[in-house]
Amino acid sequence: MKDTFYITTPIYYVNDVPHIGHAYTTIACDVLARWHRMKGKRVYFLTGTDEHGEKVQKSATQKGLSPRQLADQVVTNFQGLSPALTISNTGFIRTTEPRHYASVQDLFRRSLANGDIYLGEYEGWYCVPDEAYWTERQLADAGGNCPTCGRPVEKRKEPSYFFRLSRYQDRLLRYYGENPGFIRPEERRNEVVAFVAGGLNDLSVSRTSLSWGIPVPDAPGHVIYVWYDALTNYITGLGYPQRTPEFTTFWPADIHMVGKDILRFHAVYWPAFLMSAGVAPPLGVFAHGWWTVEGQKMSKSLGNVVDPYDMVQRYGADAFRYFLLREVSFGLDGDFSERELVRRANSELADKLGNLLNRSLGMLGRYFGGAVPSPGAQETPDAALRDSGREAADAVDAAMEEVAFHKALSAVIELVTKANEYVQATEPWALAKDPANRGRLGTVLYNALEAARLSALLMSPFTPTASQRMWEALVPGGAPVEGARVDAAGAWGGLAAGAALPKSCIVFPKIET
RNA sequence: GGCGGUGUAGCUCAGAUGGUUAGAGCAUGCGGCUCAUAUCCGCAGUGUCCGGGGUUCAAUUCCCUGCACCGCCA
Repeated sequence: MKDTFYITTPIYYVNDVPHIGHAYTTIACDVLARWHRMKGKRVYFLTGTDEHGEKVQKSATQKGLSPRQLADQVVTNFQGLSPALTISNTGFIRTTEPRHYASVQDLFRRSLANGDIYLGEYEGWYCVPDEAYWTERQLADAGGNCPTCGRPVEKRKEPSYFFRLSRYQDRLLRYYGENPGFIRPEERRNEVVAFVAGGLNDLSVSRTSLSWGIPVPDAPGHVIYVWYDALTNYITGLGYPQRTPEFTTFWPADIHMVGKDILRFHAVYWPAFLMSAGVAPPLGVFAHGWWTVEGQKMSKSLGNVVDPYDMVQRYGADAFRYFLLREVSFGLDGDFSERELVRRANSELADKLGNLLNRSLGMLGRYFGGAVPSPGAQETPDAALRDSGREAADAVDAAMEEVAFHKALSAVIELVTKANEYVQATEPWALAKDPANRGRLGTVLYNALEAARLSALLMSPFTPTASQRMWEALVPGGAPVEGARVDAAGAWGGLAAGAALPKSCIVFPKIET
């Protein structure tokens, strides 16, 4: 098995304000990164910001700043996401860094040298006041005028470098065919294949009407345009064009996590750019769905944009992370509702998981003074619970392999439910009334706590803070849970007999509404 | 307009190479326990499995068709 894992978020446009969509993609990547670390792999996890382009330049001008100054200010909106959401990224890239200029220009030169990039002329509908081109479709939706200002547009031409995407149709189709897991989920894969099979047009990759961007090498006035600049971040982040240890170790990327709206750029353009430059294409692209908010499309004009910082402040990062990955089948769209978030956090995290731990610790404290007893002879319900533990660990493993977070989480909750049933069925409070049952009582509490320990471990990629607190309670003096290996720590019986545990531990306080 | 997908309990969804009582969670009702963050556990449901036609001993499951919704493309 491959022992490295490289995962990326898209780079976020620095002119935007972080919202639930950014948080969602980043959290999904974080969970995978944490999981693969627990599998014993070396993991590189990159996120960052896209800082060039028209909008940044314009905002900067309005504020009397240089584009770079503006970017330096607002990049913190995105950098702050990591501590707020407990994101464990290993790198953060900004497209305005010198290393990225070198990377993009190197990639460009290679394609230029082999004839995949040529100088041509870009023609499109242009809004002069807004200094922006619009597609036919965007114009149609806006009644033929500029979608932002409503004024008439004009046909305009400018010199532009083009990437010969048309040359890559066959190679791309072959790549999709040979790598069935390259585009996920499956339905998206079919869409992309259909798109490519329908023929590809060459792609404009530079503009002369733009100044805030990476200069085209040896072509004064030309600036690299959007996707060619943005996508290249994924190799820059590892040190390209240098053959750094990171680059040779981690490239090609295992998963580029993206929203469904930008799948095509990642699954079509990006591999073609790389093939052209003689760099291996990525191994996978996963397109996830979108969130509506309380049943409505999220938009600035509706004023219902979900602020991740606000959510974390009100509910905690763990509950927010848990809800986003638990609520919907990963890949499909979902609806974000605070009521549902609270319901899930209270019922599943607090009442089921948190309570399993706390009730078990409470009885351990009361009946054994907090010292973990050695388990005795195994009876039928004990074996069943142990099997459930094994099944849950296997199910989480399989689910994470197919990037089905919801399945992983329901497997953990199922284990927790089985453990609560086990406690209910074995009735340790009744056993405690007769000293003759002391051995049996110890075994029951051991198993209940062991199920809690395993649940905390399996849950830790999703709820890192709470899992760590549970881990500290159950493995006093032990190493952090995020450094644990699932194969070793996930084996049944890891709870140390004799350990002194706290008499109570509330990791998921009930959220009052 | 072309291609693809979906339509199953009040809600969100799972499911069967066609075959006896079609499932889960949530919500609802009832009951049990008392260790626990008034938490946990058990029981009970209810369904023209989108409409129509066909194949078959037998279809919700396969085929055709209609309708509705969604996605990608134009």
